[in-house]
Amino acid sequence: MPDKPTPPESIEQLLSRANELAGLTLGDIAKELDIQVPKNFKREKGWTGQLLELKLGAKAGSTPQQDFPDLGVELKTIPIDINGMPLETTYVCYAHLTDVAGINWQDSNVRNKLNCVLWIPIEGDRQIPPAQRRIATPLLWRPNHLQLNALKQDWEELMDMISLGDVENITARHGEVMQIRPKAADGSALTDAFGADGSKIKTRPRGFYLRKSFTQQILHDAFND
DNA sequence: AGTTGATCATTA
DNA sequence: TAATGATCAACT
Repeated sequence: MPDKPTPPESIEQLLSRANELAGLTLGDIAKELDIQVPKNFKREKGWTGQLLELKLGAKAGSTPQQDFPDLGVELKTIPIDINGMPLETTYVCYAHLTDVAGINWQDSNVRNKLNCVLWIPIEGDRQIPPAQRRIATPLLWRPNHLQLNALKQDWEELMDMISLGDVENITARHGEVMQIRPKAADGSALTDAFGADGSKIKTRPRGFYLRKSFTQQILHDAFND
């Protein structure tokens, strides 16, 4: 039987475990845990993240909390190309569209999630079968003041639009480093939001995503200082 | 229905 | 070809 990973007791232990994964393939990890690797991610899009959560001992399940609440650390896998550039934007959290009055940046889900992130870059070119994709060197990141300010600005702009009833006018083009995009099982999912005249309307659920240029900067800073 | 894990695939 | 908008699965 495969090992049953326990939650890491410290950030050092978490980092140590993560660093041991560098160079391994997703197939290696899956084999250890006795898990089947999908041939592609057309269906199991979150498979990689869940595999690493299990391997590193993150709390299972999907709650709005950090992956390692005791350590205050969030785990994120990020697909990169051969040059180490992000291939996809990074989902941060769900965007609440009602009851937004009184929420400030410091107490926001975005600020909480991004306070401390363990990034695990993984080869993500679609031509590489999932089982053969290699894990690169993980990095622990805390946003610096510039990054924090950029995130805060975008968050405030987008939250303003939501509170002013402009949800329907938000597109992925808004936001310098962070955008809002649909986040649902399909187009039929609807949730409450405020309309332009202050009335309640139904709209597609949305989520916050980090732009590739932003995550690219994070990876670059970590390995080129 | 909401929120997590994300990547897919059509469009511009 | 890159980015936006859409979608898939598991779990609460």
